[in-house]
Amino acid sequence: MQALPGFRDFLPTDCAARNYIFAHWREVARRYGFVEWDGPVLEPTELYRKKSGDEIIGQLFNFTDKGEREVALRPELTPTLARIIAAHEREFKKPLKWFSIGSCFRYEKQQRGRLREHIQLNCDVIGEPGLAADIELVALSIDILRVFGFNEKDFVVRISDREFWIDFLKSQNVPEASWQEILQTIDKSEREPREKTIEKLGALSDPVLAILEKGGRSEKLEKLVDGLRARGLADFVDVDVRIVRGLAYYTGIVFEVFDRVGKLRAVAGGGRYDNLIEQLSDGATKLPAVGFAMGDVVLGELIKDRPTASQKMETTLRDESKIDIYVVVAKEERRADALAQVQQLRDGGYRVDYPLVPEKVGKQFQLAEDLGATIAVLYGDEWPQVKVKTLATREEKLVPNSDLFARIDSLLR
RNA sequence: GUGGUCGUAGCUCAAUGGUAGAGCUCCAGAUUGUGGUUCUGGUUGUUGCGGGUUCGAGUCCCGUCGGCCACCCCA
Repeated sequence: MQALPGFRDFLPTDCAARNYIFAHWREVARRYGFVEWDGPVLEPTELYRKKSGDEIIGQLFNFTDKGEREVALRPELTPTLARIIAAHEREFKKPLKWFSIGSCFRYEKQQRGRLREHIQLNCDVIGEPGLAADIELVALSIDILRVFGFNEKDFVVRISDREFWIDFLKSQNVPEASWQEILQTIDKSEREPREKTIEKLGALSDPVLAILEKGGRSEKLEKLVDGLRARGLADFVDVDVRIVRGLAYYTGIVFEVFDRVGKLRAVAGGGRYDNLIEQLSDGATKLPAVGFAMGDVVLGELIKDRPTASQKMETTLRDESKIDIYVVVAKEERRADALAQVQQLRDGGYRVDYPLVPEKVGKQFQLAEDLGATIAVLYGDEWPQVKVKTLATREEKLVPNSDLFARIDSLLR
């Protein structure tokens, strides 16, 4: 028996790596004043139908439950957030700065960097229509990557604006019904042959391709970059109107984060969705919002790919897995005395381990070494004195067991 | 979902159609209370699974499951 395709087992090493990512996500989100929320993994399929676009529906991990309800494992966190906000918005002062870390699912053939279950960080600012919120979120996404040890040579945030394209489509008198399709064609233009894009765009192909080649000009996007420049983060971003993003609910600024080499999938992506909360509340609540999501899988691959980031992670994980003290039971008749002090040391907050069954002293020291213990405390013939040994220097000192805490404290402080 | 490719010990990989192996890991030892090295010994396989061809299949053929890559799509 093994895990289902696209689902992962997390052995202790994997779990440590995952928690390393979570810890950094939380730390930076809190630096920015965001608070954490959570929601159900399973939602009514209806929550995603018509809100996110057809593409996402086709890849939902959905089924009918025993109560004949149509349900879906959440493919992303934003609809759940919008649903919660629509129901509880009066309980909070605006703007809300919320983040969440949770598993998301999709039913499709897995590939590198894309599994059926992955974990996303989602950060959103709700209730603030101004560009300041967009800038804050882009800055947050940059700072999150920076704490992992990445710099402007490792990744880039490509920023665009759907309003720029909407204005363009209006100026070309394109009927609103076909906007979504044209936006998707622009989104795909990078990955598709030029001829196919031209064919799809028809009469619009000349002006659109001209914009794609020369780059679009937008006062809003320039202001956004100015805002990031004021924070010293301008080198991390490129204005790039080719970015549109697949989800239907985006209404303004959209952005995606890529590795500079361009080998991996997008590390993060997001944008403004000013109508989604209104849609999900049937018009009862209208709140502008902007947010982004970052997945653990691609991020993990990027960390492995960059020596600076991977070494930083390795060092952290090695230090965190270490124990402080290994208790060596050299004489079994001292085991009870040793365990009494193990308990006290653990109560004192130290990480302490010892052999559950009688072992040779040599083997116990080997275990102490393997577990990364800083010091070993030996219980044997010297009782009521114990030997306290600093493993790195091999220095040993005999102390009365009543002085153990003072000795440990001076060594580990 | 479509196509290509691969699947041998816990891991990394060997084995012209002729008895399934190595390294690492793991476990146990190297005179009775001291660790990173070294040495010795040991465990582990229905060769992913199921059929077929053959005197004989890890090897060839078909199917199936799983991994990877591309397409699709990308939250």
